[in-house]
Amino acid sequence: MSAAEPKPVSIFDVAKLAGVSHQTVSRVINDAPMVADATRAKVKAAIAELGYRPNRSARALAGGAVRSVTVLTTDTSLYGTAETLRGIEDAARAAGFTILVSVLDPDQDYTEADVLGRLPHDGAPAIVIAHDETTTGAMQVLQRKQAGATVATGGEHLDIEQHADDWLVSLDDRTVAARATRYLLSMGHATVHYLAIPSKANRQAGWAEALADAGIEAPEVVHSGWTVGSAYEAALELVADPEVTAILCGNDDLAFGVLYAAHRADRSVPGDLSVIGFDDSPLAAYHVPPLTTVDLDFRGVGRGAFELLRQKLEGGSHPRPTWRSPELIVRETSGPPGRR
Amino acid sequence: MSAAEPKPVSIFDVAKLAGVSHQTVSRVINDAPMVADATRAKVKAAIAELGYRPNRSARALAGGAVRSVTVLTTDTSLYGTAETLRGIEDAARAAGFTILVSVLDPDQDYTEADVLGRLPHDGAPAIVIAHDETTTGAMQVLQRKQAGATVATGGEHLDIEQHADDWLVSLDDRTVAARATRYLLSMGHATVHYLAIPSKANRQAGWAEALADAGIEAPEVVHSGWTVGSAYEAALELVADPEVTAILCGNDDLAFGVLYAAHRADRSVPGDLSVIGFDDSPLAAYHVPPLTTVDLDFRGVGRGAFELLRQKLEGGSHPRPTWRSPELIVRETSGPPGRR
DNA sequence: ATGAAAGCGCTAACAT
DNA sequence: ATGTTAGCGCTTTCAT
Repeated sequence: MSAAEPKPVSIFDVAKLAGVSHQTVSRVINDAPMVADATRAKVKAAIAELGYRPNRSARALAGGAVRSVTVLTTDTSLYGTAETLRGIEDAARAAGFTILVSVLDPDQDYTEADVLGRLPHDGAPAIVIAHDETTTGAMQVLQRKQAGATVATGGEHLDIEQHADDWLVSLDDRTVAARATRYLLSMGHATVHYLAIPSKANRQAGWAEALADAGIEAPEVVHSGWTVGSAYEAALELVADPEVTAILCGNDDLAFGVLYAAHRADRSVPGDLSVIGFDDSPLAAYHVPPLTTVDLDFRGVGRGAFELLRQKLEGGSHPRPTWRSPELIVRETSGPPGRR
Repeated sequence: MSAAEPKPVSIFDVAKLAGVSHQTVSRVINDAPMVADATRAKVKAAIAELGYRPNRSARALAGGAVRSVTVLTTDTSLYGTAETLRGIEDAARAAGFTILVSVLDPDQDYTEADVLGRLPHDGAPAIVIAHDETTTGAMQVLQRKQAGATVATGGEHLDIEQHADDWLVSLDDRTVAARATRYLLSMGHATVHYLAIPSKANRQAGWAEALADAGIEAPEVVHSGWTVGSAYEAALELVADPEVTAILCGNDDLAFGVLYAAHRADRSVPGDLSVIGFDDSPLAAYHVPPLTTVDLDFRGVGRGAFELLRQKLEGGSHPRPTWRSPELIVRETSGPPGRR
């Protein structure tokens, strides 16, 4: 079917050509000190001539620095997950790390062994993007079994302990959810409804908290799936009710579904209905009308997670990673009620 | 900082506990024949008791079946790429394969060695999601160096040879682009403009072809970046021109940008302006108004790419993978011109 | 059906 | 500054 692939060149081939021992070659490719400049040059020339590239498996097996990170997640196509992954990738690429992605099935139960089996070997560095129960479970397993090589982002469904700083990178979406709710209340809305994505309990908690603070009984939460379509379906009843004047949505996609439902129900936005999302996804600013939403720096979180992991692995203090705090961005889908 | 991680259990530990040689353990974990049922059971019990999991690096090094695929791409957050990746993941997960993702920088030039260096070892199985020049280049390198272990999806900028079937999985977006253009022409539009994404030459070629067939001189192509924002900017001039009544866009995101630009310019859709996208992204059906677009089965292509690779690797004929052909989905952003 | 020996390509520890 | 010797954990031979 295809040309025979020649036997790959090994460290010994390079050594022979350069007239040194294989160990010296190893030193050169690992930038070890204690190599004479002339020797180094000879070896490098041989490497170039032969097109030698080290075998990662052999390296890992021999106990060399791994330079790879396994990312555990359930869905690489959700906006938040995809952006976080991007952030991890960016940072990992810059640091010369390889990324392994292991996708878990959200509908499946995983034993401890299943989770550990996703790593290339015991104790391999891992980042969990924890946005649901499955990934949160995986995070807990790894945290328990190999805390020194594990970092997570997100971390819902979790009573976060005081000292999770050294392994959990997350956004304070709870506080900003409360802020968004208060903003709507301050515009004069009698109450705010919440359309929930599966998981992301923090946002819901922030919303509930703000209502409680205002002495308002929280309306029943409406549950949606992750897709725009499911949000549309879920919102049909809500938008048909003229008493409903403000809806906080678990993310932008849901908000788009609500907006479409409102359009179909002939309710004007924001005149009849205010809608707020989460994510500030690329489309939000260019929607008609532009969506009021919350900027969530998932990419920064991804970068931060990688940097944190690297610090645990290599010790030493690289600059402490930073990222933007969540921020409410008021655009044109929110305003005072009853301007029909 | 964390509990000491105990030394991982190896095949020898299992062997000792089960009272057999390590080789027999190897046979059991590889489902080799020639193992007595009783022995097999003993070994399996020992594995369970010890929580043994094979070390992938050791396996790979010893020449065992690799069961991993490296995916090369430039941007995991673009819709088409993300969906293709998802398709690959789905199929790989079902087959028990591990996914390595290697992200290339679209702004960088890669030598042959750079590309090969992205693989864990020489000859490692790879899938290239080729949507731009960088990835197309990588595809060509791997195709040349290790055709037997390489498959690609997409493949723009490429004079596709006759017999690429056994390594290239792609969608015929060129034909459907022509079809979309003809559809607009048939509605009475004098011409159709094209807003191009970077790359995806096929779509542009289909558009040009349809215009040429109709004896219409193609208007100048307008170029956009990948983001909605860049499309908005790029479309400003186009939507300001009342002579422009139909715009075919390189993908849905660009179409959304154009729609927003049209809205700001007070041009009604589809009354004043028809807009068509590509992708049928999740939002398309729920946009206001719902977007006319082309269904592109990227996820199916991803699955197909993986299956094709597996066939090359393992021989034997698994069922030939299939996926949906591109299809024009007429919704509400397109119609006859001049209905203002 | 099972075991023993050899070696995959590399790095670590110990030479010199 | 460089070379030599052992493995890392596993899968191939090739025995038995």
